[in-house]
Order: sequence, then structure tokens, then C-alpha cells
Amino acid sequence: MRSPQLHPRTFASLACSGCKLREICLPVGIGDEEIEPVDLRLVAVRRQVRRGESLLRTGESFGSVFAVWAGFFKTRSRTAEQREHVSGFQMGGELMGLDGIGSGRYEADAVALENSVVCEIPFSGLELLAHEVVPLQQQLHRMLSREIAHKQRVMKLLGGRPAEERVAAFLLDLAQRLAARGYSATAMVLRMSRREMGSFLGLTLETVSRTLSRLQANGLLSVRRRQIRIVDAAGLQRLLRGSAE
Amino acid sequence: MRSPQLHPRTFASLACSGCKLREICLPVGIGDEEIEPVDLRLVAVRRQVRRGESLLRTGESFGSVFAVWAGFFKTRSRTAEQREHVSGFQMGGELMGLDGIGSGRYEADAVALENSVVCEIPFSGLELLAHEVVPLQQQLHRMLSREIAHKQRVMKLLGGRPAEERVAAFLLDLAQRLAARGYSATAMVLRMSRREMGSFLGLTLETVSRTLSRLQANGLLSVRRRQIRIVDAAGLQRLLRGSAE
DNA sequence: CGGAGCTTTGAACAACTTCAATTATCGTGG
DNA sequence: CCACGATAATTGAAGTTGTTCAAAGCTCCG
Repeated sequence: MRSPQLHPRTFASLACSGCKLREICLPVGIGDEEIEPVDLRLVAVRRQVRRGESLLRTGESFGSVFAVWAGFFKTRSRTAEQREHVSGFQMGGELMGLDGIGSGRYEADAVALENSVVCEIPFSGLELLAHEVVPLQQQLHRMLSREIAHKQRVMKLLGGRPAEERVAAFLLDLAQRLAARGYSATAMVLRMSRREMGSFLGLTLETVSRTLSRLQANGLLSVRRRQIRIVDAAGLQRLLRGSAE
Repeated sequence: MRSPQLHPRTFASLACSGCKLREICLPVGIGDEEIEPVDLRLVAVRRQVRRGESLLRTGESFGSVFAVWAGFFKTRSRTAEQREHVSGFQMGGELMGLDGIGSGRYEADAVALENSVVCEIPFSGLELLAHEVVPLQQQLHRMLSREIAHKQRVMKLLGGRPAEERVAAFLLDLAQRLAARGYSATAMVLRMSRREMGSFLGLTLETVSRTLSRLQANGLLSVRRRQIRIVDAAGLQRLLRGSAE
């Protein structure tokens, strides 16, 4: 991989420098003068994952983290009774597998919710590269930290907020992440089922469905199966800012 | 800080090399031959925090992470209605403030639940040092990752496990962390109130109290206010492994 | 000894779950 | 192209778990 000319297609397709996600994913903050080693060594392979397929499996030995390049994933584990628990949803530029660094084993499955493409980033290589390219090290730390902060916010939500707030917060979070990637901040097509959404939010699928219906009845959303339109974003936000005001 | 001889007490007291937590905290994996720069540059100051005092405040500009050297902390934020939500409890060798790296602001308060001592680790210095001392970089990544994995497990707990399981899991987790630090794995004195425990677990203080009473009645625990003794660890574990078996 | 705060326990209530039935959607094959 | 079957979503009714409100007991500390 030293000479791109010898592997033109591979190089071109794996290069972070020209990637549409360069300002969202791991290369954030890396200038053009430092991007070359990243282009050459960060991504080992880019891989297709078809809808329904598992990219990662709980308990497997940790080796790489994966960046979503296109598509949409859920990460999930199983409860003692073999019921699924969804721990997160990932879209373009987000990393999967970070939970495996500490224990040496992945702590969740990563399942594609639509046909997707991921960039495989061998972690030992990433650490080496981060060692040489300081902005890469910093962005890695930021991404790890944001994952912690995000899960912390979700914990707060799960710890005793009513269903309506959970669903509202979830949709606003999703909309914001989509907007950061150039999609509409108001119209979206959910990639997950009501059950998956409920599992993530600590609710049953019936409660999710009822809650969406109620939010629609109140004029905050327009819901048509998985097609969601945010009609009154400020109103949703107000739900979170505390109905007690 | 270049010449330890000039600041003998400071140097001795701040040195990671002789710290009882060396095998739990950030210096895990650093050999004696590499520990010197860490001794000299990792910890800026060691600081007392009295019971009830805040070390970190939500929204403050991020600069340092803090390792608990002695004592016990809670991290918390406030809901829209100004109610407290506890996002975690930290003991010796655990880091606080990691949630601030990504956003540049701390995302939670850190409040001492007993008189405590922390090591302040300026983060830009840590990144520089991690750049030079590879095992430090690796341990930082492991600690960030474990924080993610831990919160992921808590999310799973909050997402629809009954109160009994939440409390059992909480006590087992606490016991295990205490045991790793040389304390008894069966007898402990809780540092947090029922309300704080409940806030963390997404339960009211009354439910926590009732649940502890029930676990005691079932012969799994002995509860005397904040003095908890784990009577039947295997039985508690069995609660988590699914009553559906 | 007194009082504040924490914990325990009881009883009524509410939110969400569970169980159940109906409807809508999508993919597939006749 | 339409019908069929499977899957997902919606909606209703009953049931549970945990919450809320309330009161009383216990500890610790001044």
C-alpha cells in the first residue's frame, strides 16, 4: 500500500482525503499536509454488509473498529432471557466496536438495518497512526468521549423520564445527526422497527406506537409508519425542557 | 517540576510509580523504565475534596481529567425540573471528567460523597505524554472504552429490568470494584443515600428501600442502613442470569 | 437530649406492560 | 397483476410494577 499507483482503485476508494465524511469521521482536524499517511494506513478494507447481516458479534475477539461509510446499523446484545437489547444506532461517520477496546472482546453485535458499507480500521494500526498524527489522536479521544457523553444522556432519559420525552428526545437526536450529514432535519425515514426503537428506549413496541400516535395527535409530528416528519421541533424540545415550567 | 530534588515532597506524593493504584489507574502497563516521565508530568496537583464539595461542574470549560486517589464520588447532572440524576459513582483509580473531552465542557458535576483526594491530570499534557509513552496511550483508550462498555451495561439494566435485578447488579458491581481494590467483596458500607442509588438506577428511593428489604428477606443480603453484606452472591448472580431459566 | 435527615413501611394511584384483536404494508409467487 | 402470507404497526382492555403521598422509626451529631 506504499505506492498508490500500484493499487489505484483500492487507494482511491479507501482514501479518507476525498471522503464525504471527512469532516464527521475520524479524520476531522487532519490537514491536507498530514492526510497522506492516514489515506495509506487508516482503513484496511471497505466492506459491504447486507441488511440483516452481523458485522460484529458479542464475545468475538476485538481487533478493529468500524466506521459506517454508508447505511445504518444497530448495536445490540441479548438479555439473560435471550431478548434483544439495542444499545445504539449508527450512521455515516460513526464508529462501532469501541466497547471492545477495554476488554478485548466486542460487547455487542452490530447488525446492518439496511445495505451498508463500512471501513475497517485495525485498532493497533489506529493507535500507531494516532501516535504519529496528533490530530487523529485527538479526534479519536473526542469520539470516545462523545460516546460516553451520549450514553450518559440516554441513561438520564431511561432513568425515569416518561415515554413521551424519550421518544421526542430520540427523534430530535436522530434528526440532528441526519442534518449534520446533509439530510433533512424534519423529514426522515426510520430504519428501525418500533420494537428496536422501544428496546433502545426501554419501552415496549406498543408504548412507542401509542406515543408516536399521541405526538401526532398533538400536532408535533406527522407519522406514517416509518416516515416521520417533525412538524413542531420547538414543541418537541419544550417537552424535554421540562413540562414543569 | 523538572528536577524532583527541588520539590521532594511534591514529587514523592505525586509519583505514580509508588502509588497503591498503579495497577488500576492510568499507569497500568507502564514498565519501570518508562515510568519516570509519567511521574514527572502526568499529575499536576493532588487535591483534597471535602464531603459534599463539587470538584467539577456541568458546563464548565474542560481542561483536566481527575483520578480518584482516595474517597468516593458521584457524578450527576440535573433534569429540566432541577432534579438530580446520578450518572455514576467513582472510587480509587477511576477517572472523572472524561465526558468533557468531546464537547470541551464537562457534562456532569462530580461531588465527593466522603472526604476525598484526587489527582488532577491536565488533558493536553496527558495527550502529549500518551504520545511519548505508548502503554499510557493504550491504557487511556482502555479506560475510555470501559467507560463506554459500563454505561452500555447500565443502559441495558435501565431498559426494562425489574427493580430487584437493578439493585442486585448494582451491588455486585460495587462489590467487585471494591474487591479489586483490596476491600471485602461481601461486606461494604454504601457511600450514597437510597435516593442517590435510586437516581442512578432509575428508581425512587422507596423502591430501592423496599427492594433491599426484599432481598434481605430472601436471604440474599443483610441490610442495616448503609451497611450491606452480600450473603448469597451466587443467588444474586442468578437473579441477573434470568429468572426465566 | 433534641432535631434533622435518612430509611422504612403502608396505601392509593398512575404509567407502562401484557395480552389480544385488527389493520396496514410489503414481498412473492401464482 | 392480483392475491396471499408474513411481518409490522395500531389500538383496546386488563393487569403489574413502580410511583406518589403519607407517616413513623432510627441514627447520628451537635
